[in-house]
Amino acid sequence: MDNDTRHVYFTFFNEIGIIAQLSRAAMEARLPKGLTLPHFSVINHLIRVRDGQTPLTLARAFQVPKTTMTHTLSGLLEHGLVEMRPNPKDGRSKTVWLTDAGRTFRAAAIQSSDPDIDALQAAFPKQKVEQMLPLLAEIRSFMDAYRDP
Amino acid sequence: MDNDTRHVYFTFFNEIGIIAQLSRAAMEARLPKGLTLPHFSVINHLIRVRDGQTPLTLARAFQVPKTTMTHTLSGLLEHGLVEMRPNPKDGRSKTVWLTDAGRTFRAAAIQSSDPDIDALQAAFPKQKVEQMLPLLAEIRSFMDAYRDP
DNA sequence: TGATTTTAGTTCGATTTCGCACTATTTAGT
DNA sequence: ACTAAATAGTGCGAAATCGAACTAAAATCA
Repeated sequence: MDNDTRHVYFTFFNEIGIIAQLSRAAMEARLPKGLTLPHFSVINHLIRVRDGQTPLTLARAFQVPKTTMTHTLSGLLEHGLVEMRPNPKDGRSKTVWLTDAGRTFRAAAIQSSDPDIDALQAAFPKQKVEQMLPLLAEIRSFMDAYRDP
Repeated sequence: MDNDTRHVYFTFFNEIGIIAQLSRAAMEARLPKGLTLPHFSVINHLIRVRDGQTPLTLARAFQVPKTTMTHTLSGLLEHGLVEMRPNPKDGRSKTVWLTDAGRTFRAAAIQSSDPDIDALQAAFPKQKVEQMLPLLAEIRSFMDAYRDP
């Protein structure tokens, strides 16, 4: 493989990694003490996608190991942002449900990020960012399918 | 702020975060035991940008805390991939220099990723990815400047 | 139907990440 | 020139992340 090709893809992932680092730091600076981006992301996911998901589907959605998700969920439990119930479809499994505190937390977190989103939008208008989304989603989906089982 | 706007930017960062997670896992699966993406990234940076940088500039480049970079560098030292020398311009500081082993490691790591890059390129041709780079670099640069000191 | 294989979530321990605090050095202000 | 403030890198401890191993339940196979 030629070095120019490698450079393009390595640069892409390098930028992605740094933006991920920066956005995580920015988001976490706005969250209440003890709550991190993974906490927010799970709550947001339960609202946007579907409440009552299993730990495994959540771990898969975020591409983290099961144990990482177990840890994240236990943090959410401690803060009373979710509750866990048995999974009626699978005796080994549980389902994760939002509490009112969870919904309130998410609304506050999003609102607290408004200044950051405002600043970002001033420099990168919504349409510009939005036009990247399909390709990013495709890349993410491709890599998700590509990874080892 | 309207929810549609929020959704665009939150979705963008969500995709970024997951792609970062996936690419990190893929890369680390190819690296020798004990070496992680941050190790590779520092070596790659020293080659692509400039050898002999200070821990602080490296931490800034990757948007990680100084202590994280200290830890990463100590791993590189242990593996003999870099060496540290005093910084002639600043008595508090050091400079990080590649060893031959470091250069060899980087070349091997890049080559070992070729199958992954091949697969990715088949689905997302180089030009398509390359056209995203300027905007990603701008977003990264903007967020870098925007963050608290 | 029973045996075998696979799997969901957790425990455990190791590693990585990160904030706080520190020392020695540098920079900025008077 | 001297003092005060800021800073580079590190030690320390806590939290987050992650792989290995495990148990109980589900899925698959004969």
